Amino acid sequence: MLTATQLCKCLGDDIRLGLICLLHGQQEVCVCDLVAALALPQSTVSRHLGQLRQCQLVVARRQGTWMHYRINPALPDWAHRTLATLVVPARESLDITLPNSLCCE
Amino acid sequence: MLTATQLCKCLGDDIRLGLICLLHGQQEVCVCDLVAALALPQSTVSRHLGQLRQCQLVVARRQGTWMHYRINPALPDWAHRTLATLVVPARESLDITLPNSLCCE
DNA sequence: CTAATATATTCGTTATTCCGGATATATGGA
DNA sequence: TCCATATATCCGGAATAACGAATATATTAG
Repeated sequence: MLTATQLCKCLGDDIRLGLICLLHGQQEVCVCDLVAALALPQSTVSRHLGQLRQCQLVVARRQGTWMHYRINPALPDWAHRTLATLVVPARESLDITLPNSLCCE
Repeated sequence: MLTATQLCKCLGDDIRLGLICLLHGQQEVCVCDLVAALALPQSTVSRHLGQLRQCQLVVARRQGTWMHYRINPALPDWAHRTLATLVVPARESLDITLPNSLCCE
């Protein structure tokens, strides 16, 4: 079960928090769009997505060769509230926004 | 200025999150009570308090030889909300409560 | 089966964080 | 001034985390 410390540790990294910002408010985003939005090596993004998955912050759905990620809707309420609160200042300091055109829609 | 990543990094540690739990809802707590409550070496507690201070999550007031710590009341609103949200599950998983009798009152 | 594409994992290296005994500093009292 | 107490800082070693090129896996198309 997710603890508060685990949640914070997982969010205490610019890349992972950036990924959460990109996913929050969207239904689903595929990895290639996340890689493009962050302009980081694919292995780096995938590794961080793996950590977010391990903490259960996100869930993945495969569609063909693509993986679609979204915030885990089954998170406890306190975790949802924490994400919603943090995403606002995080978007600002990390300057993160998803491009309008996503590759897999 | 405090960023969301910094806040999370600072809270992503059992000892620091435990300290926040001990301080939250109290006006002030002195270091000796924090050391006693966590049953950890004084240097360890002091080091973590230093990090919380550096992030501006807490402020200290000296009274004689004692230092009294409290949550920084001047934190941005999103940070206050984050703390208030996290303290509830954190108290449970860390099993943290302040003893009724504090040394410096 | 082969090739191409999307994503995940491995692994050696580097960077960061944590620990706590020892020590330094600050304050108040005798 | 000297001692005792409370707290902070130092520092070397241990543990953890992050990086990203290379490689592995999975899926689809031909």
